[in-house]
Parts: sequence; C-alpha cells; structure tokens
Amino acid sequence: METLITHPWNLNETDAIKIQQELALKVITVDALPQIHYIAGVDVAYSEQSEKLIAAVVILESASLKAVESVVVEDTVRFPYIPGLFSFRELPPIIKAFEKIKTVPQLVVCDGQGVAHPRRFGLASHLGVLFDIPAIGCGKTRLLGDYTEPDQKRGSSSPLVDGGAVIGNVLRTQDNIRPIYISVGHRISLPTACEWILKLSPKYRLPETTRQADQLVRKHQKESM
DNA sequence: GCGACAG
DNA sequence: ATCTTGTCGC
Repeated sequence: METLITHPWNLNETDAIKIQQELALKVITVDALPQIHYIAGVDVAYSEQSEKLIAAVVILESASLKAVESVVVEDTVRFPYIPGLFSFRELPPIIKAFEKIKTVPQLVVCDGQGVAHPRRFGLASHLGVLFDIPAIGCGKTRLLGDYTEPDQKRGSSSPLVDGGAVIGNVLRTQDNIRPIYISVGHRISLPTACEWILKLSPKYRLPETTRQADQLVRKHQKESM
C-alpha cells in the first residue's frame, strides 16, 4: 500500500485542524469498493506510562475471518491525546505497520470514528484518504452526536445525528449487549459499513478485525516486559 | 462560564 | 488508553 504523503506529523493543534478541514473534502461517503477478499483490522496500545505506542495490523480473509497475515510495530508518542485530533497521535505507528504488510486489503476497519467527528474527519477517514482505501469507523464509545437507544436485538440500529445530519449508526452487534458506533470512513456507504461490521461480529460485541488486532498488541505488550 | 470529550 | 480485585454468570 502506497501512502499519499500530504503533511508532517509534528505539528500544532491549529495546523492539525486546518489539515483535517482540507482533507475532509476528499472523503467519499458512497460505495466505491471492489470485491472484498481481505479486510484489515487496526489497533493501538500504550505502555511505559503512555510514552510508547504499539500498533498492530491484522489481515483477515473475508469469508473465513481467519488471519492470513499480521504485523506489530512500536513507536513513540509525537502528539498528545486531544479529542478530535486522535488520528495525529495514532496514525504514525499505524502507517508504519501497514508499510510492512504484504497482503493488500480491500477494506480497513478502524478502532475509532470516521465522519462521526466535529469536522467529519476522524481516524478512519484520515487513514482511508491517505491510502485511498475503503474504511469503516468502529468506536466503542461516542465522540459526538445524539441518538436513541436501539432495539435490544442483534442487527438493530439507530441513527447518530449531529447538526441535523446523520453522521453514523449506533449498532447492536449482539442481543442485549452495549451497541457500538459505526460511521463511514472512506469509499463506503453507512448501510454497507454496518453490513460488514455485522458480518465481522458473529460472536462478540466487537468485530473480529479489532478483536484480533487487540489481542496482538496486548501479547506484544506482555512479551516486552 | 460549564459540561462533553474516539483511544 | 492505562491504573486495578474480586466477583457474578454462561
């Protein structure tokens, strides 16, 4: 995967916001995806008092949901955690990990929001635009937006609304289990994004992509102690 | 000014 | 995200 080099990672808050507003114009919110054979899952963990970042990318075969390749890398913190500027903190190690992956995925599922963001440019959109690849934002909690509790049945969902626009979907992936927050990252529609997340979550609350990526970073975390 | 706030 | 024990339940 080739990265579209557009900006440095060591910048200030003001410049980061300008970059988001500029790149947000490139986000595509309709289905523009090929046949999906491989799906990438991404996750980042922190260690050493949050001084070190550990990122993992796992590639799953879409039909079996089995991992065919995975990579784990370490990096140092270059940007503080600021709600709304999350990608400037976690994207550097994630890109570093993708550079080592040989199997090219046709879809990426991120641990965080896509357009369900103040400037409609969360981590999933940022990653999607930089690699020009279909991406889905899948958060465990909400960043912003209003919604009503979706039905308790798996597959139920209710719109996540902000500024009069639907920016995502609150989706229940398992009966009677807390829902997750799905939003368009890039090159995919919200309905299609939810279909994929349900397909990726046959047994647990979170999709296999993030679950497996999460297991990888934790494993690496323990081994480095 | 006050409260909210992805990981 | 991470700091942290036991505990209720399938």
